[in-house]
Amino acid sequence: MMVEQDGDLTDKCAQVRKRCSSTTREAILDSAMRRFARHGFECSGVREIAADAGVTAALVNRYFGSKEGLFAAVIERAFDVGDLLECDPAELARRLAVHIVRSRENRQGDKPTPLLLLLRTAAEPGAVNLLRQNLDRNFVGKLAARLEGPDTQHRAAMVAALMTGFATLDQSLKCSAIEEDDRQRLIEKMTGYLDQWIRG
Amino acid sequence: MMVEQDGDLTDKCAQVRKRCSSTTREAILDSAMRRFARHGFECSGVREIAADAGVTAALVNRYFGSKEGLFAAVIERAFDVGDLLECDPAELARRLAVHIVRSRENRQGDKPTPLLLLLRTAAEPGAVNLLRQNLDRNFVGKLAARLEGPDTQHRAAMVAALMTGFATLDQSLKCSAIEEDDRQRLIEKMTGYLDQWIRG
DNA sequence: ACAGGAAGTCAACGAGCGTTTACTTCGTGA
DNA sequence: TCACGAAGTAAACGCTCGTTGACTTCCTGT
Repeated sequence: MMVEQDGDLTDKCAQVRKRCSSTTREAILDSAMRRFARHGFECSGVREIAADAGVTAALVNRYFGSKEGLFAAVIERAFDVGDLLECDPAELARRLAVHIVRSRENRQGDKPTPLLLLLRTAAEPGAVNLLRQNLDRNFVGKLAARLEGPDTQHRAAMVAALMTGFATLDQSLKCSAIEEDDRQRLIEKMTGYLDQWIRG
Repeated sequence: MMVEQDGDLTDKCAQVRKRCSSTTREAILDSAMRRFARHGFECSGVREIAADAGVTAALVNRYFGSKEGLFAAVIERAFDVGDLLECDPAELARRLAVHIVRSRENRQGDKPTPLLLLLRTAAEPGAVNLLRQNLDRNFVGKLAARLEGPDTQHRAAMVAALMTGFATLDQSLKCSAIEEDDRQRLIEKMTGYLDQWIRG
């Protein structure tokens, strides 16, 4: 019941890839990222993840100990926002808006699914604790540190809330009112919304 | 692994409840609502749901055909926002803010879990289509109809996005920056945020 | 009071899951 | 070159899940 047909997510290099643990590890992390972001933790089977990476399920457990261990590794990598927040505060809102809106374009692309998609797993008992810690530490905390004025923690949390909610409605629920907008218009609007909290 | 201990959700009336299909149906819907909202669709077992309602799993399928049928019935009931939106537009923002913030208080209470918690299931393949339709029809659509000015659909969607994101961070991820605020302060802030979109 | 039908139970099924063990295949340093 | 350890596979285990069909229990209209 309710099967969702995926495209061919199989790593094209898998057929010719040499035996190399680090490369394979990365391939597994990539396909796990895509699966978890698309279907959540519970709905992603290790067999599917492994198949996407061109290996078998047994190898996933060999490298990551368990499915939960794999998820932890994915989260750790995904919440590394890199230099996303490192810019002029005046540019921050636009940068975040581009980041969250642009992700719509990657829906069928082969690029790794963006950070916010991982919030799809926010309901799942095994995932929520890992997510919470990483969100606090790697996003809200870092963003708050770059804000000025009062209530930086709270404002940063609200930025995360808006981004989360937007991503949910846009990418998961595919809310029609959002879907009808074009990309540039969405970026403009989101920039304005986010800026209100960033400025304070 | 990762078992989450629930309180005793069992319907206390179950032991003495007379045999009555409609009453039992409602009891099943109630416990299903709580389970789905807390753990999502895939992580909620029909055996647990049935046990909470004081019956067996077989009866759930008897009444609702399947687990998916049960979910559809829950969604249908949950997205009936009733008269939530029917008020002076100037009061709308506060009303929605109270609705979404107040739900924190019910976390361990015995009241039915509020509407927005259902968005926890937004990642699950079998749930997302049902959710999308009901969200568009019963919330965004109705809210947009009550707004004035341009872009009513889009602004209504943004209200839903903020509420969704806030609910996710607050009730699912339990983001610390939000959790530290007290209830009244949160309501004030959310009212302001929501009002910006409602006014246009 | 009692038959009949509705309400509810019980036990088992088949499928899918994560995981493990024993095995095979490959890359590479001496 | 070739043996040895790393990389990867195959198959099965135990468990849980949703679902089903035959069964029992209770309420109710006559």
